[in-house]
Amino acid sequence: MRWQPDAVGRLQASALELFAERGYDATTVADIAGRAGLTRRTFFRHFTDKREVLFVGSEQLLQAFLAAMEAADLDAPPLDTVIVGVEALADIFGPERHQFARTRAAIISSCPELHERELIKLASMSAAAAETLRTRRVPGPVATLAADTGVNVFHATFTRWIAQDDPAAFRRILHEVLRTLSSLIAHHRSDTDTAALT
Amino acid sequence: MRWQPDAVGRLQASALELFAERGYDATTVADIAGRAGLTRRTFFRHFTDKREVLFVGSEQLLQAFLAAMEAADLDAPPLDTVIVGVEALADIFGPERHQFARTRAAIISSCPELHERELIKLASMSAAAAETLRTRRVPGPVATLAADTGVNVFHATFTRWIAQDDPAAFRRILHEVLRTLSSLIAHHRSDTDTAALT
DNA sequence: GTCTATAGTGCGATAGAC
DNA sequence: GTCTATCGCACTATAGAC
Repeated sequence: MRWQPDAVGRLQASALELFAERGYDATTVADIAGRAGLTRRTFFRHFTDKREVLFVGSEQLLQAFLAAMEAADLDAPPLDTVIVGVEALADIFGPERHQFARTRAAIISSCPELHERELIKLASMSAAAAETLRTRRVPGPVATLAADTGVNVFHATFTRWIAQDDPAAFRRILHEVLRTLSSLIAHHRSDTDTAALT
Repeated sequence: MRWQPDAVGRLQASALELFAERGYDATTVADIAGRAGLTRRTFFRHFTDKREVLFVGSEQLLQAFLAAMEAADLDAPPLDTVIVGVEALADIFGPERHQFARTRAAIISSCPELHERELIKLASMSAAAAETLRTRRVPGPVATLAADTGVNVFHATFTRWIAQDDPAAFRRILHEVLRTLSSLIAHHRSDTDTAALT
């Protein structure tokens, strides 16, 4: 019974099932470990806390995102560099992940504690992207704004992706979001600004 | 000794001083209450927890933001409506608030616990803005994107405002940020998109 | 593991404003 | 007297020191 492979994966799967069945709060770490054929102690050897079992994937996500940004054309405008990173995530959020992502999102939105953790992950994604841009000699404030904008685009894309039914639509939705953003800015009349400047 | 006016204000001032002097973790609620001439118990009558003493202002901020959005031209494009809300915050972040905002920001960035709380406040600001836009018949996904973008602009503006030395520069910086954002989007070449579409 | 310090809560008592 | 902000005490929970 011991030393079955992929303890982390089994714990994640068990946690997702139990959270979906009974809710996050009503599930104990012992329940999760039990279903995975492991002990409470082993759970905490792999995850720092109960929440973290839902967020391990975001580490590899961040790596893929940053790697793609690093590989982007050095002459690319800042926002393009970030979007190249988001594009790379389309490979991670493929059709096979759609159902998983939906279930996970439903759990997260049901619990403020988890929602907070997600905000933190998005913020660190943005901070890392800004840092990468700064390495490319993009001025700090511009880097921050471009990074935040890119992460917004990612978040909007992800949200729409799980809200609709085509599991393969991530990349298409990403471009829809980019078009929406462009038109939002394009329709923004700067006479709102100039009026306020006088 | 009892019944001195403005208990909340005194508690906020004491907290800010002590956090700046000794750090957030090294300050106990009893210390704060003591300096304000009150007791620990009274502190918790006014604030749900220790962090909240640094965030009460954000409630009135949210109200001013939403009120300005409500008052905006009904025909205005979505992003303009949100920016009208941000413009209104220039009145709150006037010169007299500059030093306070700087001190507060330094404290918040020194403690992850506080940083989280700030992320949550920004997220609820975005959610409220999106809700207001939806009331104006802006489609949900567009509303979310416009709201997030506006809150980003606010955050970038605020960050630059406290990083520089002119206490009256909030509105000017806001327009700088808007120009930066426009140019970021303008320089974004959509052949990145079309290439990925093929 | 124990021990300590602190966050945070419930409830009843008290001091002052009216 | 009423009303309410403040207070005092006893409690639980938890994080860290040892």
